[in-house]
Amino acid sequence: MKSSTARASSSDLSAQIAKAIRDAIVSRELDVNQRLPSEAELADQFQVSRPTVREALKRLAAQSLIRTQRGASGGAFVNRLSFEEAYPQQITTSTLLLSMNAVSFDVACEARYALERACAPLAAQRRTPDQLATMRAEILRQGAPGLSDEAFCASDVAFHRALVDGAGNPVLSYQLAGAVEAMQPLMNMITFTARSREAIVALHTEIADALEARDAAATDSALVKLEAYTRELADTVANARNKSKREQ
Amino acid sequence: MKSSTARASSSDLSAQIAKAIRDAIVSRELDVNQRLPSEAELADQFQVSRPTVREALKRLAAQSLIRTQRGASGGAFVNRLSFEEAYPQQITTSTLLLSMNAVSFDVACEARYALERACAPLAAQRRTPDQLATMRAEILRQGAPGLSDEAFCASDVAFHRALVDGAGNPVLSYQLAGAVEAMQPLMNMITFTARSREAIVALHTEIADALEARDAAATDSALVKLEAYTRELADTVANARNKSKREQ
DNA sequence: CTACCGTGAATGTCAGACATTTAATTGTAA
DNA sequence: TTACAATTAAATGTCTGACATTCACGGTAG
Repeated sequence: MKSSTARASSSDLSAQIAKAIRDAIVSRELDVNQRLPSEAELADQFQVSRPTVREALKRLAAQSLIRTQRGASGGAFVNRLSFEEAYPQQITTSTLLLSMNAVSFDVACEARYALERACAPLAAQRRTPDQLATMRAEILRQGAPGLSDEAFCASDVAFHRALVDGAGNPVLSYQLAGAVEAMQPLMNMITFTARSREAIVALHTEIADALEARDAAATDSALVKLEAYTRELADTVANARNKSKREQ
Repeated sequence: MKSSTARASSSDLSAQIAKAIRDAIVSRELDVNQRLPSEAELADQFQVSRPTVREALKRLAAQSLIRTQRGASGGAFVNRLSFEEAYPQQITTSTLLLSMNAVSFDVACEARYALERACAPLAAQRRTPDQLATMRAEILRQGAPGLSDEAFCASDVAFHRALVDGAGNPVLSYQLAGAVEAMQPLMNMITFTARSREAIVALHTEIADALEARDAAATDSALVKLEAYTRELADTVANARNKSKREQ
């Protein structure tokens, strides 16, 4: 963690300091749980004031790279980034990416189901009874009358996350969390009629059955059908919207 | 973007303020490119001092949710989060997750190839001549003598990213960037002999050929072989290490 | 009409101070 | 000697006020 030399570049000292420390963390110069120098010491080292150092530390804290403790023997510590911590960030980022970049429903849907199908064979091998139970419970909820569209979508997400978790690979679960959850706002634009809900529940049941039977091929084919049906539903909504637009 | 009411909870005002603004951005209360109130105004609204507001803003800037401009008519603006900006963050986070959580080579490898195989059928349909050319160029580089292991790995990553990009789905490219790039440090632990490089180049060629022929099945089977071979290599390394450990 | 120069508003930075939290130390009594 | 309570010190959290820097805007001179 060099310091005090070679500044220059453009302005924004706090960004430069954050980068220096971040590089030190990523390159393992600083180990997990190691304590950084105190804010005052860092200010000395980097030849800046404490507020500037603090801004840099907050940047790192926002990325969960460090955590801070107050009090004696407190300070900033290199954080062990856990999957649990990374999930919400991944989901927030993915959701914003989709909503801010005019990603079409089709593109997002394609990505999501391509990834889910990648999990299917592994899930067919490894799904636990717990995960199956979660899926069955969500299916049950989805069939309940009087469920709002939002609640239906939320249950849908929970179902699919159970499927992904069934692959028993935390790396996959992490990557997929973003793809699956980020779809929810897009799905919320669809109005689910009683008939379409029934069709989705049937396909979900097909998936759960296939996983219970450890049948990878059947799981895959059910996912393909579900993807086709989802896109069909979205198309219907889009067409209806275009039509009403033309009639204006 | 409510303020000044209902604080309490635990300490760390800057985190609370960051959360409030983040929520406003995520929920679309604040539009893209919309200007936030000035730091002084925010300090008034939230009843805190300007440094505290600044720390909150730096947190958001670290997540690329806002950008700031100096000078007259400057300020903090809601940022349009682009895929280009999100890539490096995703890669950094994924890399740290793998290196800090003792994710085994097998688990990471499984995830990576499962995801890549999800891209294969789409890439077989859509790969552009450009992407094919990139893959061929990287294959050529990988065959060059005197290439360091690191450079070989870097080229491997470039090859696989071209494959993923071939699917023509930015959402997939984004999600996979993390999985593919994060593997590089793990791959770097392997020493690639001339023979193993030859085998990998052959499989890469098989993949490129299959994509050129738009043959999804052949692409998939080549990827399966490549995964098997990669894991075999890693196993050899691991066994050699265990052996030398026992002999100590 | 154009080029130049204030002016003001905003962020970036600094210095110093005080508040709060918390572990470690010290002091005291059983 | 041990257990417990009070003190201390170090660190982060926060505030105030000031100054530096940047940059759009408008007015003025040529």
